[in-house]
Parts: sequence; structure tokens; C-alpha cells
Amino acid sequence: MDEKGRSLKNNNMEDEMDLKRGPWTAEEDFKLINYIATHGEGRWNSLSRCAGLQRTGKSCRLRWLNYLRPDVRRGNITLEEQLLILELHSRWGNRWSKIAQYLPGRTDNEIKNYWRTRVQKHAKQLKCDVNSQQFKDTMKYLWMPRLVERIQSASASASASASASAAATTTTTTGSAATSSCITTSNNQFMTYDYNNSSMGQQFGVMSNNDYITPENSSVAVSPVSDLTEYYSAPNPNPEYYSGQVGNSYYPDQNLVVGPEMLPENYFDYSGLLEEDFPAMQEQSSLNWFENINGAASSSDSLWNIGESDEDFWFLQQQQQFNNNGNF
DNA sequence: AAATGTACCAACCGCTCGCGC
DNA sequence: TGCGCGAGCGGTTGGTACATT
Repeated sequence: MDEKGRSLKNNNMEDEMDLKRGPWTAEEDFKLINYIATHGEGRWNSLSRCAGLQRTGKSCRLRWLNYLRPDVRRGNITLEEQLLILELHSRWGNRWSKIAQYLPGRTDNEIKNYWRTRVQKHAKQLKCDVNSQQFKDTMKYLWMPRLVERIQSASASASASASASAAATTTTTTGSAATSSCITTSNNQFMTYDYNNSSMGQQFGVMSNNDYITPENSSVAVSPVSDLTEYYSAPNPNPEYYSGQVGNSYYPDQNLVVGPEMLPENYFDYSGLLEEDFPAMQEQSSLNWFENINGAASSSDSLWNIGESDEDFWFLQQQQQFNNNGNF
């Protein structure tokens, strides 16, 4: 039996059972949350049965990973996240889960949706294929530098009003040979963007306290950061959840709103689970650099809201010129 | 106010991979 | 070695909210 045959067999087995589909109810969510809080995740098919859910294991897994997990991050994709998605996608393509590993709290589904609804839409507007070299160049030489500028300006205005507690330091060097930027956060994370080489990921990583970038090992100037551990926000990348902003769920079919106060007491208690149950969180916590920048760069400020100001009009002109000539 | 279009996103589907037997 | 199964990934769909005409 080939892979397709096996798959069909599995699906037929699922079809034979009287399994529920469609939107989840509050009751189902509670069952799933309660069960996982007690027993942990994994073995989704048996989990579904044991939890008394008339759902496929797949459905339970998806519901948990994409919606119910406490570290799921909601809200708009920030400028920093957009930049990271563009960069990582240019490197890995549609490897959504891999990209999601570098965006704490974001799911592969969310990133995929973002890409399809926003990025592909703009490729369509530019009348070019999202995988074409033209579109890739447009991203590389126009949108990504533009994003960096906006992150910087947002960061600068924020640090002006809260200089002492500034969580991110942005330094830009401009020279005849290279123009690059470095967004440095106070939790040892840094991200650089080289306008000429268009390479952010190559220099994206975690710094130790003594591991400052020097002129010898980088063309990018980086400000040393004092007491880098002070603002470290790991392990939970989603503080909003604990403050109750994210825990509210609406079930339209029941006209019911569920807040975090209605969740089981041990919803956030993973004491019964092993650390390796959350490898992604472990890794992501060390890459949680943009959490601190978010205070500076508004999440509602989108790259795609171009065309609303004189500056954006200039940007569109440049973009049109690029599209016509293929260069600047 | 109603009709239509658009954007968003949760959920599903098909497929593949990896592991244990 | 091949099979069965659980798990995960990427593509797609359908429902809903919001915007526009």
C-alpha cells in the first residue's frame, strides 16, 4: 500500500466514526485544556478519546497548538515580526513551522495566513509572481529596508520618551561602502540588516554579555548594553495572556465569552510536564528579542499601510521605478 | 439599508515522515 | 523489509467581520 493508500485508509477510519467537525465549543475547549493540564500533550488520538472529545486527534492537536496553548501570541504581526518573516521566508521558502520557531508565540498557521493574505496580495498588485526574482528583489531592496527604517523611527521616538528603560538600542552606520542597521535588545538579542547585502539572518543570534560585535568582526556598530539580563522576559513569551488580554475567547454559536478566570487553575502549571515537552519554547525564549522592542514599535503600524503620507508616496514612486527598470 | 466585495483566520485535508513491531 | 500508526507539515477552504458601493 502506498502513502496515499495509507492516508485514505486513515481518513476512512476517521470517517467511519461519528466525529464532530467545525468550530470548537467552549465545553470542548475546557475538556481539552483540562486534560492536557493534567496529562500533558501527545498521543492525540487517544487523548481525544480519553478527554471525551468527539474529535480527531488531528483536530485536537491543531486546536491546542494554534489556539489554546497558553503561549500563543495574539494580535497584529509587528514590524519586527514582518521583517523576520520576510527574511526567513527568503531563506527557507514556505517552511512555515521552521519560520514559526523564530517567532515566539506565533504559529505556523498564523504566519502562513499572514503570507498568503498580505504578501501574496501585494505580489498580485505588482502583477508578478510571489516567487519571481522581481518580487524577491522588491522585498529585499525596498520593503525590508523600509521596515527597518520604520522600526528605527518607532524605536527612536519611544526611547526619547522613555530613555532610561529603553529595551532596544538601534544603531545605524552609513558609509560609502555599506549601509547597515543593527537592532539590539536588552536581553542579549540582536538583529542586523545590511542594506547592501540584504542579509539579516546571517547576523541574527544571541549575544553573550562579553560578545559585542567589534569593527573587526562586523561592519555594523553595536552599542554595548548594560545589564543585559535585567529585562529578560523568558520563559513565557506571551505576558499579555497572564494579564487577561488574550484569554478571552468568544464562541459565537453560544454567544459566550470566556475569560482567563474561567480556565482551570493548573492551566499555566506545567509542573507535571517535562521540559522537553516544550522544546520550541525553550529555544524561542532565547530568541525572544522582539518582545522588548514591541513597546517601541506599534503593532498596528503595518508595512502594508503604505501610500498614506508624503513619505509613503515617495516610497511608492521608488517602487514603481524599480518595477519599471529592475534597478535603481 | 441592502448588496457586494475583501480580508482575515480557524479548521480541515492530503500527504509525508519516522518509529515501533 | 514492510506495515500500521501517530504526528506533523503545507495547501486549501469556508465562515465571519468589516469595508465599500
